[in-house]
Amino acid sequence: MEREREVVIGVKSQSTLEGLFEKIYRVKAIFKNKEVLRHSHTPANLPHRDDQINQLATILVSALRKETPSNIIMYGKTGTGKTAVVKYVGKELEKISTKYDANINFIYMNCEVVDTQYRVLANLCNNFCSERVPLTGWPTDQLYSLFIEELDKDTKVVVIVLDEIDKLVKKSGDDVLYNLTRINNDLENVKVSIMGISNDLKFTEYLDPRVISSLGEEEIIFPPYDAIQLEDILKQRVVLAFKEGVLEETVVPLCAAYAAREHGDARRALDLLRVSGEIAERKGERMVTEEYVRMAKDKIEQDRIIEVVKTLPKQSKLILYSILHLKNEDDGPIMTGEVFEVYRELCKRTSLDVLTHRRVSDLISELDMLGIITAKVVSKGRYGRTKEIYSTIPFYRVKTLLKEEIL
DNA sequence: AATCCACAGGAAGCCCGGGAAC
DNA sequence: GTTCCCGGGCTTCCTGTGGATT
Repeated sequence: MEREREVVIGVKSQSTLEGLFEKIYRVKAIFKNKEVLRHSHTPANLPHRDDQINQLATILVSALRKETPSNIIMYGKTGTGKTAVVKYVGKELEKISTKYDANINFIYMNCEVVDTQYRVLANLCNNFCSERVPLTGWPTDQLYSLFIEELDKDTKVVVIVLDEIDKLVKKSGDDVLYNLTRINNDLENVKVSIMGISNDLKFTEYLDPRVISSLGEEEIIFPPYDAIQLEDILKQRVVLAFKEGVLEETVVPLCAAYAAREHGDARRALDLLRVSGEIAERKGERMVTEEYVRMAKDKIEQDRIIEVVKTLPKQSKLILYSILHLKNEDDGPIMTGEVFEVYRELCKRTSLDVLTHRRVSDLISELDMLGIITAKVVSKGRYGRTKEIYSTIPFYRVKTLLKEEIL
């Protein structure tokens, strides 16, 4: 953001007003089509995922024969192509279903948003029912009956995809899945198959054995991409995204290498590439060099943190500020008790309600999960057990941001 | 070996706002 | 309006614990 403004002002001061856009326009000699580097873009083919696509297709083909496909769980870390594969196969399946005169519905849901039993059902209802179901308010079993009733009206096969299913289970338990996997018992005309996508390889530990056995009829694993595979993915997009010859030779391998180090995340690799290009573009350069990739890496990380911090609830901001305040005072690890003391003082000064120790402890854990601090539980023997808190975030930027917002 | 610190973190339940139905 | 539901933030009460100290 800031950098953008600088460039614009810089150009303006050097040129007449007529030349303004012309000059900026001329500088944009790097991208051909930036959209293909975004996450929302589903490419026409998915390199190094043939096995998974075939497995999935083999399982889902029974839908064309109007049989119930097995339930599936798919495992793999972020950016390993799970969602892309599912969407791709789903699209193909729906496309071909008309040819075989099969009525197939493919429903995709992201459980990061749809994260309770109620919301899952409401979402499903809104897919099939004519009447709108409110986001909250109804008894859950009423929703379930409505869903069954509406769903069963005509003959079809329904594939329900629950993306980030581990989030759903961690938050609301496995009741939803238990009910969904047994839904076929309540249906006469419709065959339902559940497809779960999980980022967490061990998420079945949270499940009832009965749910595991019915949900995990088939399993598909998405291993992380290695650097070479990432390079292939990037190369495929580079052709579409960038103008010819604007990338230094080492740029793509470097992006791939950075992303491979972070558990082979293709999304991260694409981000790196896009942001490097953007930085070069803003600087008015004609070439994207290694240097810009490094800058992009820092920028992505910093922007992420700033964005997270900005959207934090007020109490969490106060706690984070307390942590940064303590970090300023001495370099050693910070403990929960100290944070609580500083936090209480700050509350008094800003006339905010003081939360309990218990709650503050939870909020600290939340900050840890968001990745803006690191909190490790350690035992100090006679002197108790506590969390040792470290922060690795850009100190001054965040602290001034918080200071503005709190005080 | 027993003690004991300074918390962690689970369980239950309260309160509130949003929303629907009556 | 009242009366249900749901979900989220929060409190209260509680049990658990690793290892320095006694």
